[in-house]
Formats: sequence, C-alpha cells, structure tokens
Amino acid sequence: MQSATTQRLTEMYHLLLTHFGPQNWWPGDTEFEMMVGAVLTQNTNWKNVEKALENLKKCDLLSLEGIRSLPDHKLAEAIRPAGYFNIKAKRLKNLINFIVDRYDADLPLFLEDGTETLREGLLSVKGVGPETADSILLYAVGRPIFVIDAYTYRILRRHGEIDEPVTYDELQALFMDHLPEDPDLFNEFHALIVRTGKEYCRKKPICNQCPLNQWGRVPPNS
DNA sequence: CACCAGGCAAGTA
DNA sequence: TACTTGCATGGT
Repeated sequence: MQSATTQRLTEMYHLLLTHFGPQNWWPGDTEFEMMVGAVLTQNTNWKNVEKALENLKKCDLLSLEGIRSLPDHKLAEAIRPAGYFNIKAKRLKNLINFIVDRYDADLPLFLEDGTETLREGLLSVKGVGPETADSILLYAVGRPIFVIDAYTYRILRRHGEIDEPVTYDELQALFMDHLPEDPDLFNEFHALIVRTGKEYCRKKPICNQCPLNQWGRVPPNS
C-alpha cells in the first residue's frame, strides 16, 4: 500500500510524461559540459547559457584544463552572454579548484566518487548551492538525487501540495521520500517540471492548457 | 518601457 | 534567524 503522496506525485509524473514525452536531459555532450552549464544557468535563461558554452567550445576551452588555464577576465569575457559573468567566472574556477585539490585534477576520479560526503563537498565550493550541487550529482555523476528549482516551488504551491514556507531540503525530501531511488526517474521528472514551468507556469501563468489541470486542485489564480 | 530567466553569497537588523 | 541586495545579459 503506497502513500497518498506517492500516488499524487506518480500521477503528476505520468501526466507530464504523457503530455510532453521524454525530455532527454541534461542538454550537454559531456559530464564536464553539464557541470559548467549547471553553474552558468544560475538565475539565467538556458539560451544564454548555450551561447556561453558555444564560445568556450569554439576556442576548445570547454575542459577542466581549458578553463583552469584561462585567466579570470578571459573566462568572464567568454561566458558574457550568460550574465553575471564576473561572479560566474570565479564560481567556475572555484569548482575547478575543488576537483584539482580533492581529486588531483582528475575528472573521472571525481565522477566515480561514491562517498556520502560528495554533496557536502560540492556545497563547500563558493558559488555552488543546493540546486547546482544536486544538478551536478544527478545529471553528471548519476546519483539518485532530486533537483528542486523555482518552478518546483511554484507548481506545487499553485496546486496546493505545499504550504510555504518550505525549505529546499524539505521539498527535496517530499520527492525523495515518496518515489523510488531511480536516477532516470528523477532526471526525467525534474526536466518535465522545468518544461511545464517554462510553458505554463511562469510568473504570468498560462494555465488554460496546462497538462496539470487534470491533476486537480487547480486554483483559478495566484 | 518593465519584467523575467533551470541561484547564490554577503550584508543588515 | 529572517529579510534584502548585488550580480548582468538577452529575450518578450
């Protein structure tokens, strides 16, 4: 007998998957590109991130050693389209330094780290918060970690699933405690939530054709 | 013109 | 602990 929450989340997932189909996230050719993208997309439209990633790619700098060898101001210039370029250049360098210091600059060694303290290690990097850390853990490392973002709060609140205030960790636990520990499921579910948010649940909601209308408990406004 | 985007850290009370 | 502010480009 599964819990009511499990049923509710599972229903949400299947509604979204049926409506949108698989999203095939994370958009990126390599684990390293995913990690860089996770930092660059902080409070930033993904389209702008793609331009920044393309700038790095065309100069063959989208690698650990490529970014490591690049001066901060050069890195900032390359990622300019992603916004916050000065601070994000430092954040990328911080993340690179973390891998250099703790994993001897060996990216595969980092990706194979199976220890329980990996998340807190990532969180110790200045510029890597819970969403960025969890995106890296799920989409690059392949851990069964559920990623929470602004859309997740918005959608669940509009559908009456949560009362604010809810912390990141609490909302993450809501998903992780009630769904099987499956990286592929968490991957697809988060991607579908972002897709839904982008198309139907921005600050100016377009709720009319949202697939979650059938999910029930849809408030007319808010 | 205003508003927003797949956050985070640092400052203030 | 609980707010507030800076960071910045590009699209609607």
